[in-house]
Amino acid sequence: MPWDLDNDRPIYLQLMEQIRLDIVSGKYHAGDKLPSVRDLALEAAVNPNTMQKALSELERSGLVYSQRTSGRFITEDNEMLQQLRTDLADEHIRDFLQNMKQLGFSDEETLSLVATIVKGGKTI
Amino acid sequence: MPWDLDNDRPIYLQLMEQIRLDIVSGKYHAGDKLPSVRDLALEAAVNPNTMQKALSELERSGLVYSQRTSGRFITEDNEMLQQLRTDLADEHIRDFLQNMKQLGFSDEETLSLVATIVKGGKTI
DNA sequence: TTCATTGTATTATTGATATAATACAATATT
DNA sequence: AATATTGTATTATATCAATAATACAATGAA
Repeated sequence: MPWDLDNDRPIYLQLMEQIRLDIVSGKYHAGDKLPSVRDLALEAAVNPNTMQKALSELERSGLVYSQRTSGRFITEDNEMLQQLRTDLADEHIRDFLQNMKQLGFSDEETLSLVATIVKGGKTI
Repeated sequence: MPWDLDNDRPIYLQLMEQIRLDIVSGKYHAGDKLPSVRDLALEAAVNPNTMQKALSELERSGLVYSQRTSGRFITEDNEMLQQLRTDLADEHIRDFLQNMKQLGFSDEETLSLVATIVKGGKTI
């Protein structure tokens, strides 16, 4: 299935995020070989050049590495993967709290709202 | 001061969000006159055309309206403003929960993490 | 009445993104 | 040995976003 992309941000950035998510959430494991650029591009329904850009950008963080002709691989540094997952979670939480604060909700109010939704699922 | 804009998304979208936030968070009130397109553009350090686009897009939601030569005004529908604030908060919460879920955190785990951070402020 | 301010419209130019179509060298695969 | 697959590079094209520089008509202010 084509990936879930929108038009509001550069596609290559969204591809980076999606792949990063697939890695830290366990779809791929440390040391795994990624599908080829062409296959990933087919799967995401984007141009191979765009996928290539996303992947080469991901290498700058050390999350993946490429071997010229055998393919591209996930880092074998398991601790790095765990750390990244934690960092992303932390970032989400802080961004969320800040967004709510901008709407005029204190951290305590926000916490209370989240509890309500988690326990009830209803709209606030 | 120039507004806080990044390069990852169209500026006019970020302007829309910022203005909408200024409205629902109480910087502007129902019926208030907005600064002129040119003044807002100066303040945000963007081109007047870009600000004009952001504002005209905002009109489609009914949040603001323009009077050809006297200026642009916030809606007088206070209930609409309150509803928007609530809707935005609800959206933030659900997006947040989904983001965390994609990282492998259940709603209950997420709630617990938020509680920890709100009460302690430390990194998880 | 005159002039400044308002939203709005127009034209042109620049830069980034995405796509398309190839091409190449190095390595696996057969 | 021959072929396919790999990441990577190049050139061209189209589109959108953003800026720049004006212009206009309607209204408010002086």
